[in-house]
Amino acid sequence: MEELLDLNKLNPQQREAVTTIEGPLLVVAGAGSGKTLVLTYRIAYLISLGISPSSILALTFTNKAASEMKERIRNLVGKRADYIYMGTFHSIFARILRQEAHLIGYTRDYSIYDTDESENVIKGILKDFNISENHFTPRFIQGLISKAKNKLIFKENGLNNFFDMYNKKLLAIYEEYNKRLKDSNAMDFDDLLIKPIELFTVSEELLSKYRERFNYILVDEYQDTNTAQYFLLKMLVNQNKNICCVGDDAQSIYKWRGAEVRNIIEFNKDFPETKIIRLEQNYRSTKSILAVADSVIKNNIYQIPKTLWTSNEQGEKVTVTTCFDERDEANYVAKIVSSLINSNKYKPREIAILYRTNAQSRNFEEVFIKSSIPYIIVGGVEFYKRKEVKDILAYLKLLVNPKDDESFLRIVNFPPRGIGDVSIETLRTIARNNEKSMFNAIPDLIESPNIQDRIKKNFKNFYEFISKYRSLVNDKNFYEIVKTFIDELNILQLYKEERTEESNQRYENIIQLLNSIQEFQVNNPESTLTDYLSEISLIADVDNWEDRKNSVVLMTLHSAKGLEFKVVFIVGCEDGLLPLRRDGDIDDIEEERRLFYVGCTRAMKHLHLTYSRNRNRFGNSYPQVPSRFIEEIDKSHIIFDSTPLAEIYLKKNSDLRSIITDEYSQLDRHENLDTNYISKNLKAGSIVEHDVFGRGKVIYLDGYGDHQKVIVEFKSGIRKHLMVKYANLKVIK
DNA sequence: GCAATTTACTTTTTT
DNA sequence: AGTAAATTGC
Repeated sequence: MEELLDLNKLNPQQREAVTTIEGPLLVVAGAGSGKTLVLTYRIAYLISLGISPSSILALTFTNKAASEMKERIRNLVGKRADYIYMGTFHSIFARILRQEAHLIGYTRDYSIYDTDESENVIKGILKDFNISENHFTPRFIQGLISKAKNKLIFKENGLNNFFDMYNKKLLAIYEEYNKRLKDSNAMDFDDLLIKPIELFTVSEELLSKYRERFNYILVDEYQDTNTAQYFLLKMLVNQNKNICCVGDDAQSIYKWRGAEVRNIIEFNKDFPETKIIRLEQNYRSTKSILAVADSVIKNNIYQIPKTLWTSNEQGEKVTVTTCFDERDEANYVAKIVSSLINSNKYKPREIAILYRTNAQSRNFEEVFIKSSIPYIIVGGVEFYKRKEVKDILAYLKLLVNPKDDESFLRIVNFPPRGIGDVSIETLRTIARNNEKSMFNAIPDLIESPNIQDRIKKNFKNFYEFISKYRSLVNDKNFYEIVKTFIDELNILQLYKEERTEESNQRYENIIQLLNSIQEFQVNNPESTLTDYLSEISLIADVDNWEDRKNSVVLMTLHSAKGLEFKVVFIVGCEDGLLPLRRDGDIDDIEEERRLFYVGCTRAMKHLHLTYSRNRNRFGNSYPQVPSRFIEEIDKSHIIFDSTPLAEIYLKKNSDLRSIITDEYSQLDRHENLDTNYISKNLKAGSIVEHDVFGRGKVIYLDGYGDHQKVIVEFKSGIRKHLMVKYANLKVIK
């Protein structure tokens, strides 16, 4: 049913943002100010003026945001909405790349490598280059390469300098990495943004085509775009400069991923005639919630000054609850949630638990199961990142892209088929000599002399098995083929026979994956297996979360961006956790504060903040201090509370043990800590010897027992953080 | 080459 | 505390 496009529903600023369709426009939209409404109305308005939907390019941050927006626009303008180019930067440009990949030396069936796969490529390079992983972990290098790419730093403009700050070998690693990806016909996430730039540079004609087509460009969550995305936008904007960016610098929480708030602030430098519209009326939250959020965010120095206000009711004060530890915290939250649900005040889906790190979800999960509260965890170990799912996907990727060495390596001997490390190395050498991918080099191996027949046979079986299905995957009816393929793989049988809880789960996950393939085929009858693989490589977990599943939502503060809930709990408001401290330092306090701000402004009616006095990390309990953000809150809008357990802890520390022991027997461990390690004579300044790194000097000592840590500066000049328990240090002096 | 056992490492946040 | 990686024994 179509709803009417009624501009009178909008306030004057919103209306202006909707109807200003010519020229560059920047909408600085505060939290809850109707940003999504403006974007949907704006697009619907464009279409109602007779503008072709296919000339509109709308870029969002998550696929979920895109599909929701499309749905809402469909309600306003009907089926025409289907022709809008709407999606995330990554998915839109992945699609364009599929069509034009041949221009830059890829095929349309290129693989997309996620962070893990990129890391594996780097691991392989380090091994071949004989570089120890001790100096730089593959993850660190992956991060640097990603940063270089999304900041558009290439060889021509200072890549050498960028890497030299760390290590001279990095440039060589970087080049080898790109070579290997290209040889594998694969792109990483950042390539999906910089390869289009390459494409448009190679083919002026192609660029003109898309510039002409996308006469109206809209960008959501503009504060979280990076340099590469910005550059792409500038390339695509045509002489009409119809570009509309919507964002809020106070909600920029992806700087660590290369997002440049500068893109907002300098927008009107690149587009001098930019019109700026501010949306400052909040329609979401109560006055109390807004006041709390505002009192915290105003401690940030770097921000565009703005006043967010609301005509909503004052509402109840925000509660701040002290808990004893993370289990007590989870119990407390579960109790409140139960009463909210049982009194029919709120439905489960209207309640969210937000935390800084995924690891925090576990305690809540346990308690929610016990209390029979329906819940759903967004993120954590994501479905598509699970081993069994990735295994199947690796098979499928290899089917469509036989050059994909990463996928090949993942599954060549899983399930086991007698192809071990030695056989793989033999094949790798042949592949290299013949300049082929590993899969494509199997026939060469079979032709080679001096290789055992047994090994040749194992490879031959594998090669024939894959080849049999390779010819079939371009079929539009790929689901049936994939199903037959998996039957022949016999992997479901394998998990079924194992009969453990874990294998049952894996079995279920593969079934679920098959269902998702079937669903995709039904919804996209014209698509191929490649399209399916492309789509799932780019989905975030938030995208998958269906809120119709009436459950309490547990997720990270990052995932909560763009969402709203009647009741919000922000848990773990402790210094070191929120803001998060890492390696002894808080990376960027202002970004952490914005994250806290994002969390607070998700709440419509009630906001609860909790923190624990003690928190377990890696098995040991540590005392905690409340978050500095709690100190920063205007106290007239909050009420402090504490759980009974925390109460006891505060008042009578001495009686604590007898009360707590029943419930938390692990607390006693502090008394029984094993002090057999060399810790007694280890102190700052000690000279120690390490099996691998040799002699060094202890410059910092922290913690005790199992968890004692040292920082040692070794002769070679490198500093290492070591766990005393594992480091096996000999004290020399 | 494979399974079982032991050891190492983890907690940012995600397209 | 829980999980992935590495090592050992067969």
